[in-house]
Amino acid sequence: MFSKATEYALRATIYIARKSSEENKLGIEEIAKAINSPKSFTAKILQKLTANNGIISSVRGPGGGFYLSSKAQKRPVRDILHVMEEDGVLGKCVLGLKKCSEAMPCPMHAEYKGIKQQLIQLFEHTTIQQLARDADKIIPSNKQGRH
Amino acid sequence: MFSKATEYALRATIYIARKSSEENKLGIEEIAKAINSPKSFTAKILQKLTANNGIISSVRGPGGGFYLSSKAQKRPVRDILHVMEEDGVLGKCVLGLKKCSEAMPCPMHAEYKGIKQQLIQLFEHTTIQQLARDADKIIPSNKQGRH
DNA sequence: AAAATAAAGGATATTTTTGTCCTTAATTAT
DNA sequence: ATAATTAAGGACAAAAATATCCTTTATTTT
Ligand code: FES
Ligand code: FES
Repeated sequence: MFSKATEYALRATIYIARKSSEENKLGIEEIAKAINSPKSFTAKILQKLTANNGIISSVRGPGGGFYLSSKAQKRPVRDILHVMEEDGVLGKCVLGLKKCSEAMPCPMHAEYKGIKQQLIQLFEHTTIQQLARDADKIIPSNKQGRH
Repeated sequence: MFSKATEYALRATIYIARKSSEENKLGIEEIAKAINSPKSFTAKILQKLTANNGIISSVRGPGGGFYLSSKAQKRPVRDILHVMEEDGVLGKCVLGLKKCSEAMPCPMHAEYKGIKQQLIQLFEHTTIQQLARDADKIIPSNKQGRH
């Protein structure tokens, strides 16, 4: 569904949301290890998510690292897709027509549009925080994570 | 959602299903033009779909071309994905975990699995023929198509 | 001030996907 | 038989996605 870059972005952001706070930042080493992604490539992705007051916050130097502000935690998951320039896939035609519309629908449109709507709703209504909490429910975390 | 190759495969197969028969085959030129895809690349894809008694039938030489047997018409759309080796995307974890399962679910799993099931059902239960007919309903075809 | 730490950023490499072109093989028409 | 037509297949090219490495910048600790 999504590119590897976007998958890493989602996993990393959720991990950071779970394990970090402004007082307890995470290093790229730990993050990449935890989400099972290539370190340097993940660093690039976090740069994207960090750029111009983005979703993730970062601080350089000793004690620095990545964290999510409580404001950022409340943002919808779709914002991550947007930064990764892949939110388009949610609205795209399954058959790859230039435009998915009622005016010029492909033969799968009628059956697919409901699913598409659910996908959009899911990513729009789910916040990063909700996913972080769900993840914690699945694998309870002790909210440590110093590196 | 799918690669360009798979999108072309879907569009081409549906087009062939609509416009061809064993007595009225279609050339690659017409197909590529009709579905708005690069000709040579589409030819490769049709080769894949044609290989070892696949979904599409083909005949070389004058009067030759591509067509779909009535048996092939009844196959589920998912078979196209399978040949293109992309049926995996339907079962994949949205966050890219190695395995999507109840045993080791990602934080989106609970919300996503319903959508996933619908997607699988859609591609499993929809036949090529059904899509071809739907397409004909949208843009009525006079079932010509000699090239 | 100097050293250490950690992210930011640039350059480059590798792999995959997408795309083109040309030759070969099969089939039909002349 | 020869020529014409059309898909099959191989080789290659271009672009995009994925990945690594090294240098620079900001920040903190000594
Ligand atoms: S037009 Fe194809 S999904 Fe809407
Ligand atoms: S485990 Fe991620 S969608 Fe099922």
